[in-house]
Amino acid sequence: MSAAIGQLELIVLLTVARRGDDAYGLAVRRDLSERTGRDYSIGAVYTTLQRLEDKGLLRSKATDPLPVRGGRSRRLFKLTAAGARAMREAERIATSVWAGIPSTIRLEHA
Amino acid sequence: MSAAIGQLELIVLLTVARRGDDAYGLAVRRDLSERTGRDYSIGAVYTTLQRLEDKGLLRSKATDPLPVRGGRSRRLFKLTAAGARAMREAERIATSVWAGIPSTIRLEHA
DNA sequence: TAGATGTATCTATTTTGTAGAACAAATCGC
DNA sequence: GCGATTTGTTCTACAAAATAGATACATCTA
Repeated sequence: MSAAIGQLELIVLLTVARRGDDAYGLAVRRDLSERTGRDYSIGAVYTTLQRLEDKGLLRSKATDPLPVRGGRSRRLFKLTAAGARAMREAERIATSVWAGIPSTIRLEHA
Repeated sequence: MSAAIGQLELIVLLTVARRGDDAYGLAVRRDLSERTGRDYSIGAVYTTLQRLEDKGLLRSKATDPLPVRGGRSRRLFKLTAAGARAMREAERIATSVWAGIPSTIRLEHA
């Protein structure tokens, strides 16, 4: 069984997957904020991306600079086969742990 | 916005919620293994339960010792109102981050 | 009373999460 | 041309969560 990944690692992985061919640090960070409703620091995102690459779940390559203001080279990330497997595994676990939990949670007394 | 909880913290919280009135350390640990397909050490589970109580998401009380072999007192955990809110919040985020991710993940080339 | 069993606590370490300053490369406007 | 501005990444440090496993405890059984 492959090593489990962390919570932020998973969210970042999903975000990279969703962005497809346009997954680079700052864009991932923006998506993250939208989806989760909270802000992540620059550092949080980049270190996580780096860790995912170290684990072999992502790989990256640099793009050519763009002819626009601030258009420096981007580091584009992409899922590896292992990354896709990690996603499926995470999905399986998420489905399992949430199963049988009613959407509206009640307390008998509080 | 309340502080986010960790991955294992969430799974433990859900497990306690599901067990209702019979949520104590070792039982939670067994459920965890079944749901996730992996083993958690004793320490992993208890420290997580303790953290959740410290955060006010769970509360606990000791039972009387049971008249069975190994029947020492159990520590029963229960969701607090804050714990229930944390669950809902986690559910909202999980739904959001998984949205649009196809169940079958494909790689264009690998 | 020694061993088995089911339970909880304690201690230490590794892995993840988090922040933000520093650095880099491009355009814009004067 | 060159400083200001913009978009992007790297580096460094620290806090929080995850994890393991030894130890302690209470009860039955033989």
